[in-house]
Amino acid sequence: MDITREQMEHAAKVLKTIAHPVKLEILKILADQEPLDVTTLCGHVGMGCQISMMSHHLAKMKDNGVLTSEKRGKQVFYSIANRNLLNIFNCIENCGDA
Amino acid sequence: MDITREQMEHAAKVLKTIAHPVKLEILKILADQEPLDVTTLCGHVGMGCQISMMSHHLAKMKDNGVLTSEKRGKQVFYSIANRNLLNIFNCIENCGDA
DNA sequence: TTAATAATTGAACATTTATTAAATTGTTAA
DNA sequence: TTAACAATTTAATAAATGTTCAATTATTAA
Repeated sequence: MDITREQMEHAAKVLKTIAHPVKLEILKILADQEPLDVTTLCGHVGMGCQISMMSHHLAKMKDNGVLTSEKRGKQVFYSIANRNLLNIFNCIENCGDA
Repeated sequence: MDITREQMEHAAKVLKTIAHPVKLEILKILADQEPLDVTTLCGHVGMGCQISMMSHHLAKMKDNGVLTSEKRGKQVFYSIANRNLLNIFNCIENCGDA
């Protein structure tokens, strides 16, 4: 029940990292189909996704420990670092009109 | 299981609103003791809380539907609008090293 | 080696955010 | 009414964010 200051800072960092519609969509897509390369991921996201933008989003999520990546050939495949994070979606659904 | 684009936008907005160490701390404090006035809340938050800053944080959280407020005399008491949002703390604890 | 593909990087820019201080509003008590 | 207190508002500034484009790196195929 008790959460330390460090946990608070860390939680804020993680939440900040994913608090963006496209980033949440990336998480949702990877939740179903993992790992996925950048171009495919971009195709799964709503219209108008630019590879460069996707790469920036992915880089930030990786830097902040939300995603991991693995290079195979010329592609880079991204996965969710800790799938416990996906509980956030249950929370979001339950919070509905919060 | 399926989440619409609107839910995604809304979730991002809520997460963005609370993705800040002080704002998370406000939520945690209100979770235990609710409602609370601005000055008292400020005193419960780690050293160096300024009333003005607290008021800014509270206003934003209220604007985005996370908190509600009620005026009594010269004080304004804040509460959590939808306590389901507190599930986020379970999520945070479980995500631990995410 | 050269060309093509996949992805990252960096620069530029606009937008949003956090913080602080000073001024202001509203309420109660003297 | 005036003084004191609680809280909000405004303005100023610094810092972080999101987006796009152009340039670059790395890998594979011709």
